[in-house]
Amino acid sequence: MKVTIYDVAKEANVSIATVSNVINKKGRIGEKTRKRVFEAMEELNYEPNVIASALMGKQTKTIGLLIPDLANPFFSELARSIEDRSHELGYNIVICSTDYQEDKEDKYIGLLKQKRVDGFIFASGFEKLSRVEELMKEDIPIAIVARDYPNFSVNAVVIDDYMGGYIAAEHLIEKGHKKISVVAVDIYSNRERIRGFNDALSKHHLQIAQEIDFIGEIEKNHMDVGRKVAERYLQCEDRATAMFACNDLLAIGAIQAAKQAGLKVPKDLSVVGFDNTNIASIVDPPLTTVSQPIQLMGREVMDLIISVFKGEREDNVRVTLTPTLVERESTSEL
Amino acid sequence: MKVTIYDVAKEANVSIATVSNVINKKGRIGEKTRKRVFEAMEELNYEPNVIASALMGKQTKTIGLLIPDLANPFFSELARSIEDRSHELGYNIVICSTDYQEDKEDKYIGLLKQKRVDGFIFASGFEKLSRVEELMKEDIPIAIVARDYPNFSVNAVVIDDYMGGYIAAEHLIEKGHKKISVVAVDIYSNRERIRGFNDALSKHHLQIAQEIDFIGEIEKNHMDVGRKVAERYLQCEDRATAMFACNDLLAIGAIQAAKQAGLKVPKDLSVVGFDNTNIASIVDPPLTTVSQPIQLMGREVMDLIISVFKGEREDNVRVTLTPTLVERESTSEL
DNA sequence: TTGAAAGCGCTACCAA
DNA sequence: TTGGTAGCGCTTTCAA
Repeated sequence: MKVTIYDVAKEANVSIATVSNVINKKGRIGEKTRKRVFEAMEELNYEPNVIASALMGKQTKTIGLLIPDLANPFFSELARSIEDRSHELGYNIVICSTDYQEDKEDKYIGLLKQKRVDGFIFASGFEKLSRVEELMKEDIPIAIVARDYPNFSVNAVVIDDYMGGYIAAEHLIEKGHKKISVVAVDIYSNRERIRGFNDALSKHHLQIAQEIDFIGEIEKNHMDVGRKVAERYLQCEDRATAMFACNDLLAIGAIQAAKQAGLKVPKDLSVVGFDNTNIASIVDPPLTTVSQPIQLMGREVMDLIISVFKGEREDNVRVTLTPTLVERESTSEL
Repeated sequence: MKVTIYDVAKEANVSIATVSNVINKKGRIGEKTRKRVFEAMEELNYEPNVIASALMGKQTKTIGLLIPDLANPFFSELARSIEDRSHELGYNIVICSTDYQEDKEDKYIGLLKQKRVDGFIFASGFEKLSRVEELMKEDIPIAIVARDYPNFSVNAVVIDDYMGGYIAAEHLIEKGHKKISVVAVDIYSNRERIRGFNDALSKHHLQIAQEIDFIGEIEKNHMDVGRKVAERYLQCEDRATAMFACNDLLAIGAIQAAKQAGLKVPKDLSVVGFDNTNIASIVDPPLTTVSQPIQLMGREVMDLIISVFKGEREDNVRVTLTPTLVERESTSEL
């Protein structure tokens, strides 16, 4: 049978209260008793039951992480960085992939609430924030990462999507491109990136070459989406000479479409991506892309939610990180 | 405050025992009382406290998943497939990346045991199985995936690594290659793959061209390892015309090294990878690789561990899946 | 068919 | 400095 605090108490000849106290370093305990208790714990190979203490209202030391898709490199890298930081701080994370589906979000939030996670980190791309508000009303700590809700007061670590789009456009404009299309999916961050992109274009009296082609269904596989959208663009006469893809996967799909159409990247078509995931550097040509500081984001968002637990932060804090352009070989002078 | 079973009981004018019974569909309950209880639950928005019932010895509906690195595409895809199946079955998984470090494994196993996970799935590449044996002795269900322990009785879903290596070799031999090197890291599965590879070579009176160059330190970034090892091979005079890399990341690193050395893949050097992760098809050239049925593996291992929970499987079961060669464009006739 | 009561392992409060 | 004890929210006999 599992060894409990009672067994330790008996072995050490003290009460369970004392054992509990030494474990939690509370109250003042005599040095010898403390030692005796530790010895007993060692002896019996005692492992505290987190479940029981959670029932007493203590933390479960577990955080729920909702992301769209764990198999997507951006999110798996982000999850990894969150995981690392959480372990450093003594927490575990349970990951749920929502595939951008609200019913899954609902289901997972419910499940995790039952399990009394200490808080939620959302990296999910859902549009509604009613669920978030609900959790906040219940005083469950939440933090959002890689996803902005403007005009809404939450703890969030975001990058400046608008600026990301803006610098992508500037890069392309500098290279002399005038006809540029955009490949995106219909989620908030992409819309912001496009807004920034557009503004940069306008500043130079340019505009997006072909109508933006949002894909209604946010299909699971962004690469396929990128390929399909790019194919359509490429068939137009007077086609664009450059494309801005709102994430790396989309960009890679676009490059594949270009290759298939017999075009050379970047000679015949420049492509800039977004995210700077690990795959950006392994594709051919290596992707010029707007970099999100994934490691930092993961770390920051964990630190943020922890500070909420500790009550160190009263108000809702928004940490905005800056994207940077990483120039590789998928873009060139016109 | 949180609404408890007591609140529901009061609202429905029954005892908590009755409420508990209707929740768990146990005992025989009158139709009207059952309805009354459900109404009360609805009314009060009751959510059962999993923590409390776990304390009574019931399942936590949570499974620990130990993998080497969540940011590695093979493992993130595997984790995703396990996650999907776990959610279908009403479980959550908590993921821990071990980086192949035993101290991390120890730490995470300890943490998860304290949290009373219902079982463990190991995809980790650790060499020692003392931890596994320990858990088995404590009657904690475990299952292993993508990692074989020969001569050891555990629940496991594996692919035939030996066979994978064998078919990789046969493919290269068919293409007329005679001088072939191997890029690997020093973990069990890689050794098995090499063993199969070697045997296939021997059958054709061939042998590995350059000495196998295990990297002592299993560095985090396999791509770098692949690049470094391949660089060394490529500098040798009378260099190999083909390489077998024991995973896709290694293969991609090798291809990068070849490109850097001014070699064309596959014209000057054929490379075959292992795993068939998503990135295999997006690199250039698309990778010829030995495919592991990742989706299936995830599903099978979940089903396996669940069947252990249910006591449906008494003995330790080993499910062996078959690798297949996916021919793309990184290999060609000599 | 229902309910009273005894825990599960732990923390927190108050007494000693 | 230590210990007794009342719960936390639930499940599970055993009686009623």
